[in-house]
Amino acid sequence: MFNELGLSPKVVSAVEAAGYTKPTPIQAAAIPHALEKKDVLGLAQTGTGKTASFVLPMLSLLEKGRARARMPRTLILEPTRELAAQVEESFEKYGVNHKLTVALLIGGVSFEEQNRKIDRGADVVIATPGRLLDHLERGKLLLQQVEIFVVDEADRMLDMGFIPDIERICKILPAKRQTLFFSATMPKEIVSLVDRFLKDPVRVEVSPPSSAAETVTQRFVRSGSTPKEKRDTLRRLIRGEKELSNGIIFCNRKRDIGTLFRSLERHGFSVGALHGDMDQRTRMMTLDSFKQDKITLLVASDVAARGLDIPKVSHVFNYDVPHNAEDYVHRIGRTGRAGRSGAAFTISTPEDKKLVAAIEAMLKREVQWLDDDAPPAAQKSAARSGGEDRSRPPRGRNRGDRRGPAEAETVAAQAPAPSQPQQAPAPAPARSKSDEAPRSDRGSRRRDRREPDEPRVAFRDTPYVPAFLLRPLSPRKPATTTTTRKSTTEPVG
DNA sequence: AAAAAAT
Repeated sequence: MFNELGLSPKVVSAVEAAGYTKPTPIQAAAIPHALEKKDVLGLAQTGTGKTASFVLPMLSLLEKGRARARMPRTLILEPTRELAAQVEESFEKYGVNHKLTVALLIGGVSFEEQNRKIDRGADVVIATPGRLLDHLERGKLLLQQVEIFVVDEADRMLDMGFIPDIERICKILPAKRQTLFFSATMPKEIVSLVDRFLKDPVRVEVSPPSSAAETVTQRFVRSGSTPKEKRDTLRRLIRGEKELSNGIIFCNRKRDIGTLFRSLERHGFSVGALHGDMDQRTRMMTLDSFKQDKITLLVASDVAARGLDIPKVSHVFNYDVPHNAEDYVHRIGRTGRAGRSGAAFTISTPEDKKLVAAIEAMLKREVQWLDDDAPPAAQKSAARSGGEDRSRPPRGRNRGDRRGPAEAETVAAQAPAPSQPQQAPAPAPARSKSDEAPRSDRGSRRRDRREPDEPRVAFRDTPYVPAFLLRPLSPRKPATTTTTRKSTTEPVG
């Protein structure tokens, strides 16, 4: 029980109010040590309750003392803006009984609000490295009063090249501090960081990273190489999955995301798009819609591969085989969370042979191909439709059978528009330049469009799309040709 | 063959 971990009554009551009774293994293991002000090295992935394992003890410890202007008492580093925002939400949820100032310092949004919070005296600063350093360089933020320093998703920070930034930040922080350090894996660069910046850490390990995959049914799916063939394969897979409640579709390239997003939208799917070149507000809105089940599918880059805490993803579709075998594990780790079963499909073209081999090498076993084994629903439908799905009824009509019984009541409870209960609207498509369809695809788009009777219009005017989302963000720019903004410092050769 | 993060 949470009240046995040594957390303060305020924290315990907030946790209970949030509906939690039993700590997860990482929480049970890490919280008592964190409360004793020990350094903690936590080996765990998201979905294990990792965030609460540092947020709850931090709230307890912060009850003593007060923040001074520009001198935060705690600092949390996150690799992506979404993760940082998620941690802020966690402080809001568990900190309802506290009067704490929490500042979220991430890029892509204005400095004003951030500066105000810092000046007021932030108890908690949650930041991505770039924006944090920006504040530091402007002299707006002083770190000498930091009592607790949290590094989350350290291995991902490594992948993203943030290690030098973390080292810089560590050197500014007071030596007398508590460090809570989380990483799903321990490559040697991370071990070195831990050795240098943690003091006698208590090592808390929940589950080896590979075990995340065990509740997930993984299938590889052969497909032709052209985008059209891949999109056909994907639609067939999605339509064949009767138990699909929601799913993430991963693309390797940002520029493919917009194309695929629009294609799915045209085919009547409830879909959103998420990648790092989209403006921050749209990113947040889209993620929110997905979490709240307002959209069923999310076409995303690897920005969504790790860490995002979306508790209920039933399916992962890899539209592309990921470049790194490790990314594969992270992507499929978005489903099958918290003991739930999940399904992951990876669309693979003949050109992807080497990447598949790399994944097999890492998994230490062969992957299973959809057409080689006992048929999940998708295979049957693939066989039936002979690779073309034109004859199928338009989606959005056959709703009743799409979800398993477990989800049925949730759906009913939140269905706002009787005519289209599950077909919630997609948020406004991202308007960033990378979302423009490549010219080569324009032709095939037109052909896709030929599907005769799509229900799209029906959910265009459903009531719960905030009106501002449908307005353009800024005056229309002339057709973007981005090749002109090349830097003058480009080296020769 | 990529993505992410400061402007």
